[in-house]
Amino acid sequence: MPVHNADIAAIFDEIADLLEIESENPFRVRAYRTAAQSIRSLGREVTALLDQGEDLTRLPGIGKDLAGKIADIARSGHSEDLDALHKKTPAALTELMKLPGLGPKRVSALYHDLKIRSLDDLRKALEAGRVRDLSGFGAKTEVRLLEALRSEAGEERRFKLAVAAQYAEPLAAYLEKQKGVGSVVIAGSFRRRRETVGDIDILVTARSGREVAERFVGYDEVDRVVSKGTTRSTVILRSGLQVDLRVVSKVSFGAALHYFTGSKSHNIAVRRMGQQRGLKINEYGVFRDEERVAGKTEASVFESVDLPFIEPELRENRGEIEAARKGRLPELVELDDLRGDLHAHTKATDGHASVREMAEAARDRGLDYLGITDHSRRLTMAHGLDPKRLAAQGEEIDRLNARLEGITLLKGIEVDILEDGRLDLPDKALAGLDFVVGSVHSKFELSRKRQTERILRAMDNPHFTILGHPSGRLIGERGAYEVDMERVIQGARDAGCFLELNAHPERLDLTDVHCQMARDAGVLVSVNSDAHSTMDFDLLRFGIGQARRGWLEKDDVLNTRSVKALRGLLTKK
DNA sequence: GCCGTTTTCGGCCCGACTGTTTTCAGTCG
Repeated sequence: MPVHNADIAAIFDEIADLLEIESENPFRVRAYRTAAQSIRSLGREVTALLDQGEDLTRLPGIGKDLAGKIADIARSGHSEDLDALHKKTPAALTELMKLPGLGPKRVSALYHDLKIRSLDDLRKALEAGRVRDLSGFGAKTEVRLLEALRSEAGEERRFKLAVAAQYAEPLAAYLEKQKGVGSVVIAGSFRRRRETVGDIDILVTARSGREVAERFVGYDEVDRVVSKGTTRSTVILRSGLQVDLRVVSKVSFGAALHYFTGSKSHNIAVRRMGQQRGLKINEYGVFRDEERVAGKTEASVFESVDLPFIEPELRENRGEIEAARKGRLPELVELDDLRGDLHAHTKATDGHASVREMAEAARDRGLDYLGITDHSRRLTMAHGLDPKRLAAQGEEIDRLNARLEGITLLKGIEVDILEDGRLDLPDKALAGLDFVVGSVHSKFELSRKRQTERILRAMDNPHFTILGHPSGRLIGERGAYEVDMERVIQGARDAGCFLELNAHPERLDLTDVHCQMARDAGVLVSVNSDAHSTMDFDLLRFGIGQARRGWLEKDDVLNTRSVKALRGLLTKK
């Protein structure tokens, strides 16, 4: 059974939890967590690095000791250190740590004083009233824990970015209407455009923190107030989304925005740089002794540690600080750079609008061209196109191109990649098209080897141009199919193909890490809406967010090209 | 356990809020 990066990271995180419960050296605990994060965000499999004899200590946060442990886990699939910890400390205690209000100290007290070793033990002890008498616990904690157990709050719930936007953006607008409120910014992972967010951080500048907090907790979608203070407050909305409000003064705005945008590990790295320069960086500013030396703008915070401005999407401590120091930050692609969209459906299959309506909607959003890509015949559910209907659609596109102003329609198809790597339509039917998006819509469960070969074979078809939603995942619903993305990207380069970054909020596929890999390999990425209605072109902004997280510049994105340049690239194959 | 503009030992980010407390520990972000 192959060991993936996520498996190694999970083992390190569990070790960190257990060491923390046993009150081990907190810096040692941190080392495990840092290493876990480092491995998780790696673009390549650790096992592949090891096979090639790479030195793992070159990875950030991995020293000689952990490199050895990683090698052991990669070889055997398990960790002797973790096994040893389990002998002393039950594994289920890490579950307790996930409950709100329970950290390592309290879990340790529950275990050592009350012999609680599982969620079930905890429930029984709470109901028997034994927990409240423990030092550090009380009646309120007891109630809170019982509630958490009932609502299964132990499970982490994350919201897709587009869903979070639906709740957060109106709330921000509501806060802006308050008198005395200056800026309102949604910070946190939302601002970094992560594909899902755990909670929302709203940053506000205002004269009176008390008044803003009052208005905040009075918002009519608030279900529960978790905490309320003059600078910080937290509520849970009826949707279950947690929102944190932070109020700061104008002079602190930049420092606070930087701090509350995160990520946490990016912030720590920047603070350490401050420390090395004799500066203290917190959410109120940058200070030398008692004197404020920066913090009104984010740029001033970066400047204080001799860095240029780093875009929020890059702030994951995945090399952006190093790149900034060397003046090698990418100039990230922007929504306005997109000249066209190469994935859209119509009424002919499972879309909701005609070709003409889709064309006009794309034009109204400022696009110069739109590729029509309905499904192919295998998708009978979607009434997929056979060669005859595809040809008829081509004629319709020719007629519209002759009449429509300000937009060029391109003839395409989203053709199914069959189990053996053949395409769902004959070459003859594909030959008359401007481009071909090929996608996997079936047989997700193939082995990694067969799935990879299936896709590689499909890309070898002379008409194949873009690999649609390359990993096949649906965020929060269905994981990616097993596939060797490194080989797929190499294959795309060798075959002269492109990869799609599907902008649909449920897909956002390519992932950020894979975008970076494509960029490094010189494979262009097409940021496509996969629109099924005229409204769906709005989704492109989420695709661009993901592209920016993947370090993509304008030139790395296929559909920033003009129609003419695009045609040149499409026919090169 | 990692790391080096404080380089191979001695550091390791920083502050707010809550609850259980009489001055603070624990948790959280």
